[in-house]
Amino acid sequence: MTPVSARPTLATVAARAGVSPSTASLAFSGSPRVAPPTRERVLTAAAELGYAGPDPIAASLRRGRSGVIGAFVGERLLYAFRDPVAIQLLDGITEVLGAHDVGLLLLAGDTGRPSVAQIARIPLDAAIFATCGLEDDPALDLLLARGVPVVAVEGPVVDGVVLVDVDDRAGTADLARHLHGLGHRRVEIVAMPLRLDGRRGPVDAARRARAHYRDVRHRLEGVEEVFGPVPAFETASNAVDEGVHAGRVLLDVPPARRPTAVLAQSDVLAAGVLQAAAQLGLDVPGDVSVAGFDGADLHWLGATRLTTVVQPTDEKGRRAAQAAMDLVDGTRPADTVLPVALRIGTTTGPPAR
Amino acid sequence: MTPVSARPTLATVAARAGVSPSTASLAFSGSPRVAPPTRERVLTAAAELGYAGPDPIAASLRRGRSGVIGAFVGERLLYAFRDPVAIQLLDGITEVLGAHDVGLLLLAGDTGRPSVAQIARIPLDAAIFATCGLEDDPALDLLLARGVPVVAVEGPVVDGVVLVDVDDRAGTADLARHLHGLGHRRVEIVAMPLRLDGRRGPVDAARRARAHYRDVRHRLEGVEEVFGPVPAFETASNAVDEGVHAGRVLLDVPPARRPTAVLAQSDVLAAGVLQAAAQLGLDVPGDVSVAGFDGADLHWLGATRLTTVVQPTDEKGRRAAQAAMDLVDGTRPADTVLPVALRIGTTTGPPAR
DNA sequence: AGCTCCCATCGAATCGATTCGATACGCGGG
DNA sequence: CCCGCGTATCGAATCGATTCGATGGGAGCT
Repeated sequence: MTPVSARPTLATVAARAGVSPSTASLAFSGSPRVAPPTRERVLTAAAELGYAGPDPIAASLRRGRSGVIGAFVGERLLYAFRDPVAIQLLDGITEVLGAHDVGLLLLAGDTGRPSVAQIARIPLDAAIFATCGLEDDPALDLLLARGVPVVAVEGPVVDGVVLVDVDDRAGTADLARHLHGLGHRRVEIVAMPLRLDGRRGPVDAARRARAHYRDVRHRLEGVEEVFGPVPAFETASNAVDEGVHAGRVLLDVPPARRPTAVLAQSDVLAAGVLQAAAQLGLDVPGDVSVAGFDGADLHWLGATRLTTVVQPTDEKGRRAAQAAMDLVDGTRPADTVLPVALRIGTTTGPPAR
Repeated sequence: MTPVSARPTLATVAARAGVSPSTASLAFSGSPRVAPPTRERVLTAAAELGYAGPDPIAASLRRGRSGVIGAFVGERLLYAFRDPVAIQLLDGITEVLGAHDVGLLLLAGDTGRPSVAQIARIPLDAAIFATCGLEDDPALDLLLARGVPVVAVEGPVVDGVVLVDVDDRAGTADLARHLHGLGHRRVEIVAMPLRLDGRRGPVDAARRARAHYRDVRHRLEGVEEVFGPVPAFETASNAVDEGVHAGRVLLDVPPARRPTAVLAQSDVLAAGVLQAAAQLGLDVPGDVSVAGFDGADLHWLGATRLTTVVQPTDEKGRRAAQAAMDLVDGTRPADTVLPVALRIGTTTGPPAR
């Protein structure tokens, strides 16, 4: 009669243990309101029936939360995770979420399929925009319409979204001052993508006006705070080979037109520029100084210590996750701006001549 | 009277549109059984009320599935994602899941906190063991007890778990034959961790008997198929610096005792061995041949073309995801073994003398 | 011995949507 | 003119657990 395949429910277990479903529920949740012998009886009955605990879906419905928090990363995973900063950020996020037994769901901006359909179908308690700050993202609209709390790391800046930010502008300005102090006057920037349309090349005013990403904008502004207008070369993605490409474009020119310092907007791009310099037989920092941003752990740089602006990436992740947890709990944390610190390495020095 | 904050439900919308909740549900699911004008009326009412669509949690309960599939990666994210193969695998997985509007939840074997508590709380339709094949993982037991379908990539091999495998052994044997054919007789192996206990050093029989990972075992066996017993040096994690360390241990010895070829069990480790060789002033493949496994995209290798065994990592991910989807749909796909291909690069050649 | 208080357990409502079988209505054919 | 059939909509059961307020019984105190 009773089909073997039918998975037992809490009610089944309760019946076998001779208690009401409510008591069985209390027993499983470890409430002190249930007497130890009773709990024992329930647990035994469960074991006998092969019941592994309350169904998470049903519990989610009743509790009103699913225990899942979504993290949006731009592009597809394959590219997003080439970026060590993205990984470290996610690591910081999981650290906090894991401590709350909350899971992290990855939402990749898979160009092919908008993740909007996923959001409509997947139960999310909150969402973190980890590496993609688009104010006009349709996914963002949907989340807000649904009343799903949203945390944004470095943007988008929208009403009702908690912002976890880093002082990109001040950090880059510090770095720029360092280079200015060394005597550099002809510097150029290797910029991360202003939008994800695969474009690369010099950044003009029109392009800049259509920039998507706050951090990129702020890192441009920080340099200009010190040097005034500075030529910037945009890369198609934040990857080493893009840095190499940009580096060759900027450095493979007659020495008179060559910048004495290149500020890359990320350590990954800086690593590429270093490679380009090496390929062109240029000495760093003798012929050209190179600086990055992030303070990432680039094991493949070897002994070279890159001059960079260190941002607390893992702390950023932890803050974002904590903010998300707070929002789920109904409190609204304040926006945060984390400080950064200039770290001078061996890749910057006084300009030649 | 009506609190503004109360989010409208399907019933509210239905009432406003003058239809029953069932019809409203049909309208949202896009069923052809509802007349277009009616659907229109429902959608309008929803828009007016700020209703963004059916609650995913409630829908999950009724449907019996949550639209979330969990992927287990060993260690914590920060280390797991240093491995380009893991990332590519995950990318393949998301490609398929995304096409089905299913989300990928990351479960990291955060040593501190077992993910068991997460599994108990998070609604999962299926789970994929992506990079950690432990037969005795308590998480695995819990999933099976819950009746959650499980797919294992390269293990664990357990009843009721669908296996997506790669022919590690045959691939490594091919590679070994290549080296044997070149004349190598004194080869050594740089092995990936046999278990995740941070140990590194020579592998002895006792250690080997306690090996956790099938792929590691198979890659050892493939070499032995050709060369017989071969010394192996175990690394603490699959990372470049571990490869460097192992490389120095194996290569920084008197030439007479130095292996003429080093087989690393992954491209990442091989990259480390190449670095070690360079540091020691050894020519590759003049003084020592180096080979890897994976066919990974290691941008930081530069022009060096590593001899390796190419495995279809993205296809492995897609297969695993497809298997998971099939299981969710109630069909049980067969186990798979994917083929690999030897790719000869510039890092192997005949031994000196 | 009687009264009170407290602790363990229970009942019942609720979370919000989905889905199947039933119903009502309108139209065409005999 | 009536019957039958098809289509659009509706009712009600169901998914499985949680939780709050209520109840009953036993222990402690006077």
